[in-house]
Amino acid sequence: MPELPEVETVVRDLRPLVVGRTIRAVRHGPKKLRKPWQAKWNPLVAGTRIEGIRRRGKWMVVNLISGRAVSAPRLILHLGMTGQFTAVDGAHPAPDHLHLVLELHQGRELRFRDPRRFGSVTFHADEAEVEAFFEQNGLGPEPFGLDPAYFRQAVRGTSRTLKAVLLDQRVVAGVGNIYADEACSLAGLHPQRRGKSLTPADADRLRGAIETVLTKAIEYRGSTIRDYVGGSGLRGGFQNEFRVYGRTGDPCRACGTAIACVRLSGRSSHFCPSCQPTHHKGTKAAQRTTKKTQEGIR
DNA sequence: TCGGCCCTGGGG
DNA sequence: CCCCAGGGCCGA
Repeated sequence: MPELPEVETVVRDLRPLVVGRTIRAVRHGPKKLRKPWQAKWNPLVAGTRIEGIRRRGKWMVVNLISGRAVSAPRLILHLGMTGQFTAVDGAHPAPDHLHLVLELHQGRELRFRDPRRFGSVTFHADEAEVEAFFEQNGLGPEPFGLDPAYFRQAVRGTSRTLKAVLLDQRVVAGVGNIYADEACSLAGLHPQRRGKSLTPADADRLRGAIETVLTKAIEYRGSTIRDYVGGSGLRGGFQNEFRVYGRTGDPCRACGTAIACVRLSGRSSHFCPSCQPTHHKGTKAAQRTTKKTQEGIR
């Protein structure tokens, strides 16, 4: 569920609410998350102060500082499909599927809940371990300010579909199913196009589209399809701005053609059949191919 | 490089 | 009842 804009929104919401606060106690639920929280971490986290919180791809990192031990441990979180990380008044009744509670000041709590349990919260001794974690993960660069040459090579150097490339966190970190479709739509490229079929200009346009759609989605505080809420419990608003995602059968906002949906990389992939043709028509070679195909059909 | 799987809940 | 869902990982 939560992709880069949603995770960024959570981080921005939580920052003023929790940075500088001391974690008085830690409680955890009985159910195992994808990477299980370990009880031995409780005493390592209790008593520390939250020094900062940041996003990396779809991951969050919480910087802790432990006064007398002079250590700077970290929490790495992932929201999976249905994860929520919120700062609330502890007087609020505990919801279902609550997995970790960090007790702060004056009854305030940082809560991690996740019905489907695809998410995780893990403890790491220091910043070096965080870097090693992302390194081992093969996590790719952030999508903002991407090197154009890098992106052209990453896309045009593969026979995979654009959908598969955009979902690959090693290529670009943070894009998921919604924003992959939206970026392809904005760039006028069919998600089933093979990376190697793109011209350098196509790749540049796609790179720009990724930045544009993610930036706009952050401004709207992310997209709420179902479970997602920001760090203060508010829903997102970008779902009302979707060009193609979840709009199967609805008219394309640009040309009126019905939005279509196919399965790519195991995910529903939405596109406008008219604005996002399967193969390019720009080059002479492509025009010849198109003509031949049409003659063949006749 | 793909499909299956990990989970729970909601909708048709 | 079935199918679907914003993610990632693992093995054929």
